[in-house]
Amino acid sequence: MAEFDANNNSAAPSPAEKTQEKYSLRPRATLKREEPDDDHEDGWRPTTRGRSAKRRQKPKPLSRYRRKTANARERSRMREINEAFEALRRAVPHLAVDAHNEKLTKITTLRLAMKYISALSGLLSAPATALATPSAQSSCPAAAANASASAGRGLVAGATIMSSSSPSSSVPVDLAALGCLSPSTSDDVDSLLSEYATDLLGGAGSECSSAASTVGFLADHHSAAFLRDLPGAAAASYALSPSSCSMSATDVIIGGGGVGGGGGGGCFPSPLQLSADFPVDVAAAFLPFADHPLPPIDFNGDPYMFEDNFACTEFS
DNA sequence: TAGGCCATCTGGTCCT
DNA sequence: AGGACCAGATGGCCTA
Repeated sequence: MAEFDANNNSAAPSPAEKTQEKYSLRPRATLKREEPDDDHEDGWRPTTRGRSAKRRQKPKPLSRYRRKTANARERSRMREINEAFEALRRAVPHLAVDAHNEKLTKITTLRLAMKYISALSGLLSAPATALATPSAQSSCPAAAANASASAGRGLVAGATIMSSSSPSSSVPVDLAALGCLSPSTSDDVDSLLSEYATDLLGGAGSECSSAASTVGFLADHHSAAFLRDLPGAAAASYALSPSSCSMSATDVIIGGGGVGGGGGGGCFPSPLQLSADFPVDVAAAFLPFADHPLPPIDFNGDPYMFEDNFACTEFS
């Protein structure tokens, strides 16, 4: 099925066009100012767009009043854009890193949003209960692995990354589900987490490096064991939301700081490149996957994306 | 100190 | 004519 391309984004531009349109999101008929005009040594040249090629006069600079009002409008416009970015930051699931007053950059936010939309699209294209069925689990090694691990221990095996800094506005993203439904399906929890870390954090920017290294380390080394061995009580005390942070990443990783009785204590070696106070509070990060199939998602007029056992996030 | 990110100013272009 | 949008330039702030 041919997809509607309102912005003509799919047309392959020539290399020259690529250069010219590097920062342009819409076709502009006037992106042909590559060479300064001899008549205008300051680089300005009149456009030839229109019915005649008659050259226009170089526009006079705005009056001081109009320049000021234009600047004010521009500031207002940029403020709106930034507010939209802020809303997007809250909506996109990520390992919050603002314990150091860090926040996702704009480009990171956009990249995460793209990934998130892609993941949600995958979820929408799959039956809501598919992952809970034995057949689905057999076709989804990660889900099956999680389910079996949970069944055997009554533990949590599905990792959930929360969005936003507020637990009440979290959007859980079941990593196992994403792994099963994304194009790059993983075969086990380790690779699943690794993929997530790479896709959502690792490639997103240095500001996420702490979070990425956390998840990446878990993925690269002991995450599966960690997930399987994590006592339910301890799991419940973890959250990926810093606002309810109760311990540092180091505490989580090495099992210190009174992690619900020290579940998984000493599981991980210390060569983590983590600051001692990096908050990795993982409450609800590990939910009983097998017992909680993905909640149905209905975007038709429903501002709430997830319900049931999960907190809701309203997208305004 | 270099590089990344950002806000702001500014001028050009497009649209109403 | 004036507002919206865009992109280049610039300087400040922060971090590695």
